[in-house]
Formats: sequence, C-alpha cells, structure tokens
Amino acid sequence: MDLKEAREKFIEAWGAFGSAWGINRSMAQVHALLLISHEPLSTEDVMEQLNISRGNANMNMRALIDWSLVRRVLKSGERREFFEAEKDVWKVATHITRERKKRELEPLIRLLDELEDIPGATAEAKSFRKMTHDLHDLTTRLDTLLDHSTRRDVQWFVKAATTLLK
Amino acid sequence: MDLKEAREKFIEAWGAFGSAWGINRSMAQVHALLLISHEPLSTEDVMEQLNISRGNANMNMRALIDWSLVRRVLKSGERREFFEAEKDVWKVATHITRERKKRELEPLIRLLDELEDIPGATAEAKSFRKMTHDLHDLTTRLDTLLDHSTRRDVQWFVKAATTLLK
DNA sequence: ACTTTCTTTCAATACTATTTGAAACTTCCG
DNA sequence: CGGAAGTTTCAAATAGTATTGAAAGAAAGT
Repeated sequence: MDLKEAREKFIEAWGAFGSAWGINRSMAQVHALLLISHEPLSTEDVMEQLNISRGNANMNMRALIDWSLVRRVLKSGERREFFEAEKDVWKVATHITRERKKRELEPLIRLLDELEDIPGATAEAKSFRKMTHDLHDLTTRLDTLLDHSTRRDVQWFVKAATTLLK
Repeated sequence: MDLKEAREKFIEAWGAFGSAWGINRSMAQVHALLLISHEPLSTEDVMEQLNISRGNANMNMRALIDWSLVRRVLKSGERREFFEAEKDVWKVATHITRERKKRELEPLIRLLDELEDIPGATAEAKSFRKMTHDLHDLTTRLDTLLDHSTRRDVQWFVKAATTLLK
C-alpha cells in the first residue's frame, strides 16, 4: 500500500469512527487530514483534498477549533489563515474526553439529580427511585474519574491503570 | 414533580442522550422505559407507552437483546413474550462498554495496525507514520484497559481507580 | 389442518442532519 | 476610499436515517 492510499484509508476510517460517536463525518475527516499533514493547511487545501465545499470546510474547521483539536496558524507574508491539528495524541484524547464529558455526561447527571427523590410508595415508584439513584451514583463516579484523569494527564492515568489491572 | 412526569422526563432524556452516542432515539427510549418498569412489559405495552409502531418496538427490542441489555421473559399461562431490562447499572455499563469496544475500537485498531508501516522518506510519510503509530499505541492501551475493566467488573475498577486518583 | 394470536420483515414515507453555493461581510492594502 | 482576497453565514437542496403499517411468517391451541 502506498502513502496516498493509506492516507485515504485513514481519513475514511476516522470519518466512519467519528460518525459512531455523534461527530459528523466531514468534521472527523477534516480532523484526520490535519492530523496526518506535516504542514498547516489552508481552507483551499482542505476543500481540495477532501472534495468538500468552502462552507463545509469552514464550519467544521471552526467546530474543531472549538473542541481545541485544531489551531489557526498565521504564516508570515501570507494573508490567509492556515490550520494545524494538535498532534500529541494524549492531548487529543484529553480534549475529546473533556468536551464530551461537558456536553453529555454533565447534563445527564444534573437531570438524574432532579429525578432522584420522586415521592410515591408503589412498586413502580420504588423501582424508579432505585434506578435513578443507582445511575446517579454510577455517572457521578465516572465523572470524577474522567475529571481527574483529564486534569492530570490521560497518559499517566491510562498507563497507571493498565499496570494496576495487569 | 410527580412520578408520571418524572418518568417521561427520564425517557426523553435517555433518548436524547442515546442519540449523541449513535444509538437511535427509539432504542434508547425503549431501554429507558424497561429500566424504570417494575414488571416485564409486552410489545403492546411498549407501543402504547411510547406511542411507537409495532415494527419499531419489535426491531429495537431485538437490538437491545442483541446488546444484552434486555431479556425475553415468559410468563406462565401467557402466550406472548415479555421483556425485562438488566437492572444492575454496573452490568449495564459493562455490556455497553464491551459492545462499543467490539464495534468501534477494535476495527480501528486493526486498521491502524495495517497502516503503521507505510514506507516513504518524505516529511509527509514520516508524519503519517508517527501519527498512526502513536494512535495505535493509545488505542491498544485503551483496549487493554477496557478489556480488563469489563472482564473483572466495572464497579470494582471505577471504585479502585477513583480511589487511586483522589 | 385450520384459526387465532403474536412476531418479524420490508417497501414506502416521514423526518433529521449535512452539504452546498452564493451572497454578505471583513480585512488588508495601494 | 475602492477593490482584491479571504472568511463567514444561511436558506435551499441533498443525502441519510428512522418509522410506519400492512403483509407474511411462526407458533400454539382446537
């Protein structure tokens, strides 16, 4: 397999992978392209290499910046902006984890918190209380875990935990 | 807030939460309904309580069984089938983790494995090799971690890790 | 073997999300 | 200031997913 083919495969796979995680395909593909590019790329470069429209490229680039996965870079003497991905995979993991925690886990915990003490003595009410309570406990623990593991450094955490479990 | 309202909120939220994770809304809602029901429910019950069609209820129930999140239950004297969710939230977490690992993480690792040794001496080729190698390392570690944590017991793992990080 | 009751399938339809492309906007420079 | 070069926005078009409902299939009882 040559480099060109391999790059295409990587971009495609990263796109599919992203889809399964609620990240849209283009956004994931732009990310993939920037991850494997040696030099920062311009909007034009991205449009061309992925065959997507200007609007699409722009929107997804901004979303990636929002996730702290991509930075704007200014090249001296150049008017237009260039974009560069964070290349440290451990940092990438930290940013993604934090962002998803904030967007998905935290709202769920807040809801479960509200729903925890619904009154009622029927079996249905008891069943409901137990479920929300247990889920609240689980999600809170997970939240703490992710919090610490990203506050310090995922790399450290994953390595330590792997050792612990061996 | 009364029980009825709380149940509706829970079902709705679980549905929205599921969507963000690539699980379709109905599937997540059926799951939510079964999670908070004291008794096993029939297809009719689910159709009625969620206002969805028979086909939809049926398909999603089968998908949930496939994920080991729901079991078929036979009530003696009844012809039709009933469905019951796994209520132990730690087991639920284990099943979901395992399933997603199998469906998403493992294929990615296999691909990265293939892409790790693409030849070429250009800066682009080196950049590509470094990225696939680093990602392979990260995903493999994560895989091991998830593997152990679900083989034993997520509960044990999360509690241990939380302590470790305190 | 027929009827009843329930389950499963699947083509048509409805719904949601993504992408485009062109217009509006901004910035920089002579 | 005027215009060239680039960026951003957003309504409309397209593509992608989920849902319905009716028909076919299974299983159980008579």
